Amino acid sequence: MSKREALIIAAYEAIAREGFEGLRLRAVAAQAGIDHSTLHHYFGTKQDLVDAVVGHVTDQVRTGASADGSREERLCRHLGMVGAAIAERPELHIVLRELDLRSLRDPRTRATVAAHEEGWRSSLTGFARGEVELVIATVKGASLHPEQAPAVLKDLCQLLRGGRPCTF
Amino acid sequence: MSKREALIIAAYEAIAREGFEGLRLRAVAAQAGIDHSTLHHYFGTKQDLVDAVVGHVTDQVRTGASADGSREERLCRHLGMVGAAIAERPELHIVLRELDLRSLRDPRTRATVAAHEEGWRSSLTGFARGEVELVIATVKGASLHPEQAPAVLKDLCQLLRGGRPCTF
DNA sequence: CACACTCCACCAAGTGGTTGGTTGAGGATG
DNA sequence: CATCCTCAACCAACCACTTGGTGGAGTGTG
Repeated sequence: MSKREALIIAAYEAIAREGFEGLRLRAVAAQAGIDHSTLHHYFGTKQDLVDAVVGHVTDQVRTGASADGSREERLCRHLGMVGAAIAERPELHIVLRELDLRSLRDPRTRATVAAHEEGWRSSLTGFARGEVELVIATVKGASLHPEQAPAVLKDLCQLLRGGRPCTF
Repeated sequence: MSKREALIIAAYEAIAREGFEGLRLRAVAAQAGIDHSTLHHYFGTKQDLVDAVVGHVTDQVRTGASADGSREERLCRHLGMVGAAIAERPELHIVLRELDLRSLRDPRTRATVAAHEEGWRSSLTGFARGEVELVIATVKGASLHPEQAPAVLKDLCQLLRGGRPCTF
């Protein structure tokens, strides 16, 4: 792993642990085993580093959504995967929630978050717009309680399938 | 409004505007029209001020939930009121989301958030635990898009009522 | 040599918090 | 009435420390 990657990972972990509130360049650099001034060799400003973290997160959440199956099958698959992802990698979804809030103030982050949501929408074609928004809202809220997320999303899936249990 | 209240309001608005990331005692004091050292006359530490803001928020979100009607009627009323609250006072729910994230690191905030959720649960008696968790998750997620929140919650309500439209 | 990389020392601008002191209202005391 | 005292409210100046960021000098490598 290059130093640059190490810095991004360190920043990512710091955000998950302390939030943007507690993101300190010196701490990130120390975590990566270098002096904080060396960090500036890789990232000119703090914002540059944050942007890189945003990119890193974007890479992580690329859903391997395929267009196969009926819309209900795709829904089951989608929610099943997202629920598992939240349970298995809660720190990723903490960072996503931090980014959601940050996107209210930072246009750059907002664009990334919007693109991320767009990805969800495109993997839920065939559903009514309202249903899609409901799914997005619930996924975001569910990531607050990682241990309950899979069950919550399963329940939502079942409701959207008119009562038939989610098959994923 | 006393200076003390003014400081709490100023801090609350600062958190809604800049997040905890951007909360600065000098800015809060200036907003309240006093010197930052005077702020310390009212709140010994930054954490004391934050605690006061948490209390203020708690007061704001007391739901006027009544136990009247069937569980479905209560659900409609509850989601209708929450949806309207999110749309009308988005800044309140931004602060709540900031607190949700902060509660991961601050036990005191965590206790408050937990109590808040408990209030929701008690106003949804009669529903299965999974359904209650689904409602909580969706409400939290929905507050990210205040303008869509009422519609999203209406959709959820309808699903939970087996397809019959929400009456609130 | 040129170049990427690294650290040390440093800086200006804050940060939360403290100190010492002023003001003015209110309550006793004479 | 005048005088003294108390106390909350308030501020200017200051403190120790941290912050993001810079400059320069040294290192190794192609």
